[in-house]
Amino acid sequence: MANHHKQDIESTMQDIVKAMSAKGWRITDQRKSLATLFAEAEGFLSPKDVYDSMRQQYPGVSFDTVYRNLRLLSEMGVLEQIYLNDGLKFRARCGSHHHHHLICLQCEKTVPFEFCPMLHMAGVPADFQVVSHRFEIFGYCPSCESTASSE
Amino acid sequence: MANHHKQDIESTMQDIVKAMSAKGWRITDQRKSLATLFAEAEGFLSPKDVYDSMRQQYPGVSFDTVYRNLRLLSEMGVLEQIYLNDGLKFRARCGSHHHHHLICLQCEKTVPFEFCPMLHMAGVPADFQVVSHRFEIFGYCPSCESTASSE
DNA sequence: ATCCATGCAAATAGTTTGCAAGACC
DNA sequence: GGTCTTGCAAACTATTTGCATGGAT
Repeated sequence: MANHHKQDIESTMQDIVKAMSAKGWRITDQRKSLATLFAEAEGFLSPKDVYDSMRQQYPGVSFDTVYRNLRLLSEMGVLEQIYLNDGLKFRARCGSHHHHHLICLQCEKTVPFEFCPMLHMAGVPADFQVVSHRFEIFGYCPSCESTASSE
Repeated sequence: MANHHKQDIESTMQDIVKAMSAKGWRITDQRKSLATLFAEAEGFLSPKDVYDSMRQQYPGVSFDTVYRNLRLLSEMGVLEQIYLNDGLKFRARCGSHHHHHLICLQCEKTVPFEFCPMLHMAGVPADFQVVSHRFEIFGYCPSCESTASSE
């Protein structure tokens, strides 16, 4: 869920920190910085994006620390991973209710929507045991449409 | 589309070979072998799967040849790529009509179905320019269900 | 003070590229 | 025979691991 308001960002950031703390992890400056980064992000971030952002505040940060924390946060369920066409990306998991996303091919920002195909489906073989599903719509968001048409 | 019958496999294999030939590519033994492999496959194959299969017939085959041909076939549209949880996979593109797939989490075989959520959707913001979509259902196929329940 | 997290370096996995020798048309 | 494809080696990218030091509780 996109958080455009300061208090939402702050509370998402706190949620992530709390989740880490509850698991017994130590709250280091880098981890606080990671939490803020994902709370503020409107789209997906690659490991390199995360590394570059963190380096602005912590010039000495190393790539392996970034990877370690991304993996830990993913395993905890705080972040979700997805492979977009240009590689592995992460974003803060939407905590609220089940929904899907529009994903902008240009800026990779996401827009949630409520329609879930599983509620309207017909034709799934009865003997297939469904575990999960994935539904995403790709295209261009209003801000990127003009740029996209000139390609 | 799954090809379980010998004549389907043969014709899919011929289609792939024809597509390569039409593009002016030379039909080498390795490429014929690749075509057969994907025509026979019921699920997704990783580059390593492909390499291992090809090595049985062509012990000297190299990894880079596998990658080169997988990339060329993907760019041609003969194969489609997908990132499953355990990495990059390939399969022969279903040539017929638009549909989606059930994907078995155990054996990665796929089952097509006709329902497309885009035909039933409501709630997409009008200012989002839709380009493509992705809808997959994950679970266990009949043959894998028993194994899965014991995990 | 204890133990976890970090940074560094090196290792590993996955994928791509340059080039000479061989295969296809 | 000319050119495309292959295999080998090496380069490159992305990611992971071992270990000593520094930091959080």
